[in-house]
Amino acid sequence: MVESILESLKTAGKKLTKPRKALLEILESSPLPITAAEVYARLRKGRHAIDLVTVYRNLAMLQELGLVNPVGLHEGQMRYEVCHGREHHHHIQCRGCGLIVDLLLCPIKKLTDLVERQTKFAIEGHALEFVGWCPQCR
Amino acid sequence: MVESILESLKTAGKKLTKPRKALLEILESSPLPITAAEVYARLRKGRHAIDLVTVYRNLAMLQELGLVNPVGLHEGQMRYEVCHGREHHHHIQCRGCGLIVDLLLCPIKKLTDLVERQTKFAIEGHALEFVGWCPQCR
DNA sequence: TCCTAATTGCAACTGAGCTGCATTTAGCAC
DNA sequence: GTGCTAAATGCAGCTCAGTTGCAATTAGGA
Ligand SMILES: [Mn+2]
Ligand SMILES: [Mn+2]
Ligand SMILES: [Zn+2]
Ligand SMILES: [Zn+2]
Repeated sequence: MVESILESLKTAGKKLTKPRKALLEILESSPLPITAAEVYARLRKGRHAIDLVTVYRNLAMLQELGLVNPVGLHEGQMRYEVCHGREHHHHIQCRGCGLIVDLLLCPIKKLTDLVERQTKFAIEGHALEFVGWCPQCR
Repeated sequence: MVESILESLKTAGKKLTKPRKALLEILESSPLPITAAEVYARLRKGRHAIDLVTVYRNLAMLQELGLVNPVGLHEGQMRYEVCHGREHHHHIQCRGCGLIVDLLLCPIKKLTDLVERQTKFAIEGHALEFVGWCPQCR
């Protein structure tokens, strides 16, 4: 369990309950963004069964604290990945098999200033996802 | 009613029914992406009431034919905008008031080759949206 | 150990979007 | 124009992700 996450939780007055701890461990051990249902399923298998609604509530809370990153791949459910120790990055998903791959790049950072000047918005974030066909499915 | 849309429909063996025509007119007159529910609401007001399920089915079909573009702003429902006569572009939405603005740019085109080389995927498309705070809300 | 705010689980709910099916309609052939 | 048929529609009921209300439980500081 990463120290910085524990600290953020404490600062925000959040308790480290057993369900929450189990959920965080699942999230941290997942290299790719996973859905609430997947978190739930893994917890059941691992004898740490917690309610699905608790999964949802915790994911929402962690997102609020900026500890997990929501990834909306427009293909079913929302997915989440922990932020800590991972560079800001984006994803590509295969239309055939659903395979998700991390893209270790972000072409948007440099663009933010331009968009802010153009729109007068204060930009808070962006979402960028690619879809395509993986080597097996193409 | 744009000619090229009618042509595409005909080619695909689709009929130009009254509900479909009314829906297309709403879509074409909307400068920004709108939701199925919004399309439905405007149709009701305009004395062209059609069923909401017909709206969904038509939007799905038009998307399949590549005539409308789905825009997932992760803030509620899916939105749609007609493609014809509009350059490929992206959007920014305000977290405060929900205002959506067209961004007449796409920084991704140049990147596609790089991502394809990196991942061996055949890239079919991408989604890019910004969130932030508009001048009124910031 | 005690206390209280935070958290949980359960059950019931919401809301977007989809499916099955009987009825209607566009558009083509005659 | 009439008749025909595949496409499309409306209705009702469904699915599935995610949320809400609430009583019972628990973490963790005093
Ligand atoms: Mn990732
Ligand atoms: Mn647009
Ligand atoms: Zn980025
Ligand atoms: Zn683009």
